Amino acid sequence: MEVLLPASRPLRADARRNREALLSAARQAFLGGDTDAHVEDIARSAGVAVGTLYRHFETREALIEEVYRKEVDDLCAAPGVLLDQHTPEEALRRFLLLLVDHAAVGKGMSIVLESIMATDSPVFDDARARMADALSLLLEAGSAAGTVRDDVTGSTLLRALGGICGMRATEGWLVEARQITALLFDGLRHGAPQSL
Amino acid sequence: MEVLLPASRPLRADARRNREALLSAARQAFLGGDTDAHVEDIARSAGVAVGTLYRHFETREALIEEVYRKEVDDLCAAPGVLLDQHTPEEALRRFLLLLVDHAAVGKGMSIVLESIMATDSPVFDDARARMADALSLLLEAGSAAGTVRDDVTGSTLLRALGGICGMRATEGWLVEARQITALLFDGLRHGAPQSL
DNA sequence: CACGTAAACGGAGTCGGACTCACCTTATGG
DNA sequence: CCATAAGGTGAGTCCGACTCCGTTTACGTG
Repeated sequence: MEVLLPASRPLRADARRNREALLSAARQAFLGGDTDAHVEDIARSAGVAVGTLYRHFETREALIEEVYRKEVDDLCAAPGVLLDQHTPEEALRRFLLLLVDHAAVGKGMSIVLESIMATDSPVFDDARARMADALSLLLEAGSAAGTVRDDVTGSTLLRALGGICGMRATEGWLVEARQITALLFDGLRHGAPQSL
Repeated sequence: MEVLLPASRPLRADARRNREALLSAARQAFLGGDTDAHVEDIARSAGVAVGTLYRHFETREALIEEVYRKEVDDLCAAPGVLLDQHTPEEALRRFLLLLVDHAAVGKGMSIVLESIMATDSPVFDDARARMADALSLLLEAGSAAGTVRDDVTGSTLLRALGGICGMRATEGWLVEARQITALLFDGLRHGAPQSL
């Protein structure tokens, strides 16, 4: 663990190129499902040596985190868009399903979403907070419109969604995932019998 | 990875004693939250050497699995008892909460429950299947009584519960966990608005 | 109660994989 | 075109899971 490149002063051309290459190689490996790809292999397939990898990323974990940040960004931008186009209730429903579809894209993606949602790993603190905010936005819009319960927080719902992403690779998992999502959605709607 | 002790012929007295000691030491470590306790340490605190540990357990993972099997057994026995004492709907509600409380007992326990519920690790295939069966029992009783949806399987619900156990150690997590559980329960009850 | 022997034990050693560091290479601004 | 700081390299370190074989011990038998 060594002093990293300072974020100040723009990167030298070759450094930026290598950084891209590393991220792209890692992306390919992780999204492809090889979640315990070796750093040596990632470095080699990016055409650099491990030392270079460690010049750009504190640890193997940090590299993984970086790879997935963009995916999470996309996801977090969705609620705003959905709320513009639909009722809060429908926006919520669509966002939950969007999450499921995202998890379907690649084994790696679902593992990460799971990590974000279902663990306390400090690596994902940031992503977790942003996802919780995204969900809060939807829940608040819904409860303001009176169609969604107002006693559930974004972070609560986030946790509840965690299990969904662990389902990858099970026979017919997409069907199950959508079902769980619907289950949660129904529990969230105003008018459900409340046991709380 | 070496040929293990054959299960035939009862263990020699000292071997059985050491096996118990190892399980007990591992239990203490894992349930106490140190989920990446080193095999060396576990062996030492059991008063044996690593070689002995590996004579009894194929891998570190196998040892962990063994430690938690008993916990899972207890949990899986609960639905039968609950169904004797309560309506199916109430039995289901209580079982879900029991799961939460179990996760509350120790950090290690919740990590394992999470592993069982939210991953595909073959290590937990058996435990996962038994948990799913336990949940199916409850769901079927409920749908037979007409108070619970009949379109949700035990394994679906199991997945949905996975996220709950990832919440350990968050401020006020028990409250959140109970809330998610209630959310799911409400979605499961017959009479909820169904979006499926 | 020896004593033979199969069972069990110990722990130094191997192996694999993440991470480091001392030295070499090269982009870049003056 | 040169100086120099930024960047790259990869053999080597470290650490932890797992193995191997020489030693010790439980226990059935004469």
